[in-house]
Amino acid sequence: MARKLVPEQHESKRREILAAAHRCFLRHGLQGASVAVICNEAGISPGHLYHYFPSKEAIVEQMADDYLAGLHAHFARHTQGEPVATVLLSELWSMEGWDDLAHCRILFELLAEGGRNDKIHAILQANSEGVRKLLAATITAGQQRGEVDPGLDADQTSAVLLAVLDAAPMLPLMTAGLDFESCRALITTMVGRFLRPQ
Amino acid sequence: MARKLVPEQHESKRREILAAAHRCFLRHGLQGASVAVICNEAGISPGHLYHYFPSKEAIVEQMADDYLAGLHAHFARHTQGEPVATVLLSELWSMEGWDDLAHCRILFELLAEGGRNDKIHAILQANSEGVRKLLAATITAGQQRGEVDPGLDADQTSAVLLAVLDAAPMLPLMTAGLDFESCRALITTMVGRFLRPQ
Amino acid sequence: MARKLVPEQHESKRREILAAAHRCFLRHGLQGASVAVICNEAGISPGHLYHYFPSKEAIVEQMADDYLAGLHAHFARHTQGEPVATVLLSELWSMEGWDDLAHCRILFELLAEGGRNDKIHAILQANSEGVRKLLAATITAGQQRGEVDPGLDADQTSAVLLAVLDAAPMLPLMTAGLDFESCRALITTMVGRFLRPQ
Amino acid sequence: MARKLVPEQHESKRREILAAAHRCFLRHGLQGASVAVICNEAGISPGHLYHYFPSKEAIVEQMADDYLAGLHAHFARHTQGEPVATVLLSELWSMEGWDDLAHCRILFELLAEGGRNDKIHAILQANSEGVRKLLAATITAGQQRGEVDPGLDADQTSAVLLAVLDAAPMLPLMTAGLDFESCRALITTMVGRFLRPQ
DNA sequence: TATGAATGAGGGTTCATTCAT
DNA sequence: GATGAATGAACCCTCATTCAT
Repeated sequence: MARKLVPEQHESKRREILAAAHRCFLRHGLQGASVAVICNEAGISPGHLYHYFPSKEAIVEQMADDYLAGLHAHFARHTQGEPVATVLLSELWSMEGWDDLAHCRILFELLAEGGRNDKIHAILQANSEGVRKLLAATITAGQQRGEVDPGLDADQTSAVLLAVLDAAPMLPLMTAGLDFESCRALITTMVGRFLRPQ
Repeated sequence: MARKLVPEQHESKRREILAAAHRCFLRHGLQGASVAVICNEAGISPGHLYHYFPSKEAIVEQMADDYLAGLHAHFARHTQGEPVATVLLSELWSMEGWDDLAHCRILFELLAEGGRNDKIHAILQANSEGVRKLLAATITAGQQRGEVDPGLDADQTSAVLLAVLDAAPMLPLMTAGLDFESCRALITTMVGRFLRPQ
Repeated sequence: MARKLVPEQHESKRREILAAAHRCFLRHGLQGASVAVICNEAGISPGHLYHYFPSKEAIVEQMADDYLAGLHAHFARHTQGEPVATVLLSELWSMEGWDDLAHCRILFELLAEGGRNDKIHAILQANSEGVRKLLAATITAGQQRGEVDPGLDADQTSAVLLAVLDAAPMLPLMTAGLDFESCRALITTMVGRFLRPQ
Repeated sequence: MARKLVPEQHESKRREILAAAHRCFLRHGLQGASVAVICNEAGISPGHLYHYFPSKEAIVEQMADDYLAGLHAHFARHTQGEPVATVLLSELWSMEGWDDLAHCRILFELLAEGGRNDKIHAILQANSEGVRKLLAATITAGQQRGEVDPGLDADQTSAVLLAVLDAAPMLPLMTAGLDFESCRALITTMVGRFLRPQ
């Protein structure tokens, strides 16, 4: 019985390390966060990290997958029977446990890294594809209910909307002194006008 | 006159190095591209680089500024007296000398770096602000000509549109097998529906 | 009696670990074989190894002693009343449970290590001395029987012959495509001509 | 002209480092000698070593090749027109710049390493083959002059003799209190009796 | 007996940068 | 202007070993 707890402890330590790594990646970047810094943040010795992960690379990949799956999971929770535009936009600004800036920065790290690292690229695509299909299904359902312009291709439209959602975190980075809440409302408006039957 | 050429040679060498650095940053990331690799790509010795730039940091900053100013310049050329949506979207897919993927990757590097590096953040904001103001002016002009919904706040709308433009390069990274041309048309449609008077 | 089995189990586990260590030393070298790899090969946990041996060093020493004692034991079995050359050469190529290359490699590891590690050096000398004395006795007996040149010093001759025997495994390492059987016969010839009364 | 010296300086520094590495390998073993120790012995900083060698592995390989080529070169100098046994044995104990123990230890390191490292194995074989062919030619010449038993196969005999030569350094390692000079004479006797016409 | 979590020093290697030439 | 030798801190990772369970 005490025995049975061991794998759970192992898993929970893994998660602690991933969380620590995540914080470090935000502070220093995927490449800039050293194993030493991550271990320090996680409160473990440098060697011990390798009892939980085979390499720093593996940590990055797991973190990427977990982070993106988190987005996915959150989004999936809201897709049942809600008006289309609301659902689409609920994802971005209501993720729990993440402040907006954190969200945006890790995503941009992953987009940058995904451009030159095949594994990250694959993780990015796999997770995006998951959300995108939910989005496409939501759009198709909206079209059947007459809420969405039937002339829009669900696959392409979902891809574009996904990009729009993920672009929102750029706003505070690029433009200072912006009222994020107003911009959020504006994006909601834009998506609403885009989707509604003409 | 021979004298006068020397500073020009200096400047032209600087540009060569920046171009080499840019290629390396695309291949390895801002942090992953080492000074040695950059010098190799530029065909100069490691020590010599420091006759042109005081540090690697300075190279990154100059490259960021040049790259974003390039976007700015390109965009500025097209803003006079053209229909609004055309203007807005001309930037993205017609940049000369850059293939789309390259474009997107450096931008994401900069967004990621900008989240934790104040100088890069400032460069990002300064350049974005330049483009955004052009955009806002275009929108205001459009509103006066009756082409654009007068209810939209020009400042916020321009910021959102800028984010949408910069989000487009995400598409091929996140979704495989996408027809980029169709998505481009879809974005044009979205922006058109967003802006037009209701 | 159940009690009495425990120390035997302990001893048998020790031998298993030594055998595993031996395989690892062949694969990676004395220094290159890590405790982790040895434990893995032996199927035990890293901590548990230290219930059987106080250190990796101790494993190396015990393995060296066992290995060399194995040579000794094998050789000792054949020294009674047989023709000298036969005795001398029986050792090398008929050792059971060892293929020739394995044999040579561990020996060379030990010779290399013995040059800078006093304990290994002592083990090497002690075991060699054991075999050498048997060899010297065989030679002296041969001299008394008139089979061996009485002008040869038994001590020095035995040392030289021991070196010759241990050198044989070099052959396949240094020369490719060699007929080992023919070389073995050639060494027999050499030793025969060396020892016989002139 | 000062320019032309640079590559020579580079080469001379390489040799210094190789010599330092060689001393360290003798003290600590091929695997046991750390890059830090080698750099310390060579009087350079840890990073600087990599301006001269791409890896520690490359240092080992170059050292192996140089060392074995040194044996080769020395031996080649003595093969013309001298009595066979003298030639064969001149190599071992008269090498300049090497004390006997050093000689033996590096050789055993290489034999051990050669058993599990293909590159070292190849270097070992290539160099041995060089010496062995000289030896075979010497034997054939001796057979034609009637100094050597015509019944001996030159290729196999040369291989066996090479092993015997390289085995000599084992003597002081395995047997304490041995008179090396007497053993040397004994080996000369053995080889002489082996080769002479029967 | 047996585990595997934990350590921290040290492994080989790369880094941005400096400086004599 | 231009080189590349030189630095030493820091990189990711592995090591032999200890200890609570």
